Amino acid sequence: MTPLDSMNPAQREAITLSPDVSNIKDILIVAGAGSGKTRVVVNRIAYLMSEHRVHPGHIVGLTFTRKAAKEMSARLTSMVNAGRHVKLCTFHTLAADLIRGASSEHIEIIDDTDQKRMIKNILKEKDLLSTFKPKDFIEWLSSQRNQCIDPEVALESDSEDITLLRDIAKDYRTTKRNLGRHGVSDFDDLLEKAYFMLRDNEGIRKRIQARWRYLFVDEYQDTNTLQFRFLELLRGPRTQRCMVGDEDQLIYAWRGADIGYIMRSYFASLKSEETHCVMLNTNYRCSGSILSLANAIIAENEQRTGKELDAHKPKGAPVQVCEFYSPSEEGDFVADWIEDHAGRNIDYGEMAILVRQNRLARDVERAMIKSGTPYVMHNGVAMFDSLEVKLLMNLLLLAHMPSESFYLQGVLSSIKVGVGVGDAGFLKYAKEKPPEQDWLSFAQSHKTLSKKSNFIDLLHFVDQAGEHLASGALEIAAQFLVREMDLMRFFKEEERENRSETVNVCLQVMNDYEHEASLRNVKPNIIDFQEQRLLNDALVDKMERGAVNIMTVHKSKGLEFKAGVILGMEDGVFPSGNPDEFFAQDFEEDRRLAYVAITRFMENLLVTRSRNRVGFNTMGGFSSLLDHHLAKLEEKGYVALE
DNA sequence: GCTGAGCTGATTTTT
DNA sequence: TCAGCTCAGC
Repeated sequence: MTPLDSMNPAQREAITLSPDVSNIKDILIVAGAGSGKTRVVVNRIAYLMSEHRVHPGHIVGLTFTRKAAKEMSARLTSMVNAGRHVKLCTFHTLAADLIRGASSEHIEIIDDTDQKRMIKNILKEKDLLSTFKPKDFIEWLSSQRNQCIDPEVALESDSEDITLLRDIAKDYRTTKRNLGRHGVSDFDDLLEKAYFMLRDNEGIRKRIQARWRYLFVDEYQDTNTLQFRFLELLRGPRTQRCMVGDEDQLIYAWRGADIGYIMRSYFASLKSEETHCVMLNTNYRCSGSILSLANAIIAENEQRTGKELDAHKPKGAPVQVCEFYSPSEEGDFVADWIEDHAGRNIDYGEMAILVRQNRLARDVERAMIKSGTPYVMHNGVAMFDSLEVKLLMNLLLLAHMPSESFYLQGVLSSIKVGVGVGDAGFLKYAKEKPPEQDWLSFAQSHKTLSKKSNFIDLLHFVDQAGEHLASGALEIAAQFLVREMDLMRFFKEEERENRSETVNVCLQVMNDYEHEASLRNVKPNIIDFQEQRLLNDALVDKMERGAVNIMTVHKSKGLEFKAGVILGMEDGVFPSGNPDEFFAQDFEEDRRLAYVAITRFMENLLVTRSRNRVGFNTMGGFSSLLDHHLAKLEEKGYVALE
């Protein structure tokens, strides 16, 4: 445990607050950027265990990302060995555990790609593809469900479009129920099902509530209605809840995060003794200049607690603000700036270039190549979303469920074996095939399909892979498909090397999984593997040492860098939207986003803007988020305009 | 069924 | 600017 006297008074208070729930029901830790939030949470958990003899099995900590859960767990375990037994996981993982605890069955989870494909099928079937894009429907549905609104219940105010969306939602639910061995769940289903289970089943609810005596919630400001209600049901009369968050760092309102929840807790703490609020106001990360800029911007927001962060570090170098005529000029300058700082003994890996949108990085990327500056783009597709791994997963899922058309469709959509995915081909056969019959025997006895030798071969390979799967040899089955089918031949020559590398990593992950499954006494199987990799297996993003990190502001949340650039600070880009309509726009979230971006940096920060940017309406000028602060900040030496 | 030319319409992303 | 899609032609 970190000694308490190395903490500031607020941190110490948060760590040592009374664990007696009759004293304090809720703890709200409002933790500003760089104020040592994780350190405080982890130390409080350790403190509860060591000073108050709280059993680790009575503590649960919920995060929004697998990475955060993993990090917290690692830090806790390095402090107290018994920390291993504290449950630190994502909302979704806990939800899945609760569901499994009640039914003991594997949960078949479909990922985003499969969800999108399923919805596309439904839209096509209903001839609505020209009316709604799959993405639009997915966003609508998810936002309804995250607000705990039943998407299928008609309202009087429904427009024609909404009525259609409700119909699609019904079909989607039916389709999920009919897929797989016992139906499949999407990510929202996990939370929703766990929530309904706790809400409607008093016995289960009481048991769960009695189990968790200390409930921690990380990034509380990101809570949506469904998560909020889920948290309410998780806590029993004897549970003390500790919520940690920062309203100024809420950047996911567009995804349903509701700032009202953290604000309500804050106001409750002003009125009642039951909720205790601790403010962590000292920023240990940023130079005084950097923090002054961040503070000036965020102070304009209405929806906040009104805290102001104090810089622990001295003023340091002023934030440089530069304007350019074109993105290519901007890119060149940024590359030079990075090289200049690399020359001042800052490692490339300790620097970052943050952008509002991925496509803004293009010109800077060109400039970096030109100057030979090493960089990593963090916009990449996660390994399990890559085409080659999706193909392999679909093949294995088909091998596991040989009669299932959905996964075969997934396979056919990425490789060509003489049967296309269109109405004239695959869809027609899928309708002819009896639902219970496996595809191999159906195709072999079908007069046209039986002549499509590539297709039949494919099904033979899948069939044989299925035998390996049945004996629990997941990696062998996958390896068999890769080698015997010569999977790589389906990809373009120039892509093969990369894709083959991804597949090898995937095989390694499967191998690790098999070991891990045997430790859990689970016979390795593809459904469980899918669950593990989607919910529990944090793929650590490769923060390469020795390369500048280029990423979006959203991706940068929670990270820190010694020096770097926020690029494209202009109206129409950051804040985004159409400058002509700014009069009606709410800038609170854009300010928070700027605040998050600026507070990532410790020592040196460059903010840039380009006048002409093709594809954007940049008529507005320099970002109105900071424009009017610049003169005053320059006067005080916090900012240097160049 | 597959391929390439031409059109369209654009944040941010985790589980 | 480009990815992702449609549609005509093989």
